[in-house]
Amino acid sequence: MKIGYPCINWSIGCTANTTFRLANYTDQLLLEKSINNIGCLKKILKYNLDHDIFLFRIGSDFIPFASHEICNVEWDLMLKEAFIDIGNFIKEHNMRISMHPDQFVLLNSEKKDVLENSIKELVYHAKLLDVMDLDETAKIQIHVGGVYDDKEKSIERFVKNYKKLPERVKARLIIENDDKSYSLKDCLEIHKKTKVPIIFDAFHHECLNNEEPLAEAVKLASKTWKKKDGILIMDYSSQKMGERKGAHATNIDEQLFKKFLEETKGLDFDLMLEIKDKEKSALKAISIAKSMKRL
DNA sequence: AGTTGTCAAGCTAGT
DNA sequence: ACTAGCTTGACAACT
Repeated sequence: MKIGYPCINWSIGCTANTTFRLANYTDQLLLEKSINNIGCLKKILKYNLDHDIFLFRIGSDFIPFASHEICNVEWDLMLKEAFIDIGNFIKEHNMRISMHPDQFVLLNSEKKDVLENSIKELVYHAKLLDVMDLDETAKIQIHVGGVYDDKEKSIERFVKNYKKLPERVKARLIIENDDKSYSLKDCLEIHKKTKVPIIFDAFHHECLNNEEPLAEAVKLASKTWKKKDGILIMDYSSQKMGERKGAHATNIDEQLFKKFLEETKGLDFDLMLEIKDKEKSALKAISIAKSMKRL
């Protein structure tokens, strides 16, 4: 099991998510920020290596405005050496990378331009992982999307649009059960029609489910992953006390996490901790997992 | 130097 | 028909 955290490391004093305003766009600025982000990512990965953290999510702003029509610069070619260097580091240490395009990426949108922009954004994500020469275990996770007052039709639209995606996107795309609209069961229905692997979000499953116990749900999701996809990735969080249902906790609840590890005993997966204090909780989780002989 | 409003993109629930 | 909230850091303009 690899344990990791998304996008930000608060300990090392740099971020791999620096960006700028669209109004200020220049190719020069894009390259400058990207180089900064690549440099910081390397620092984060080194930190991770030193702390037994082998899973990390790269933020979507890594190459700012990469999928926007204003961007004509060939960042993948111009920064190729740096990408290869990062990729080598990742491969050399057997790390795993994921990405998570945000709420605007909707493969089941009823609007043509939303779909087009979504595909462009997915192509950018795939290109980034490709240029680092990572294998197909490096994944891009999205939600199914909106319901648009008709879930069955919206699922059909997802399936239809999924089938038209470029192969290099399909090779990495995975879908996530969400906390409001599309449950694990819905995702499994989509999987049947597309073969897209399902990233299982344990916290979302608590918010929205069809009575499947945790271990059973994990097994169902695991079966959607082929050998070339690697083992199941799971997102983990817990409820932030006093906030709306679905709000992510600020730090990991050690008791709940122990319970989680017990309930998933014998199951194989990589674990992404979607918890606000990031690497701090990852370190705690790793220490707990070691004490329970899971690492 | 510190504070505050704003940022490419959408959907949903509530008024 | 319209707006706030999601979730949330980081930029950029303004004290």
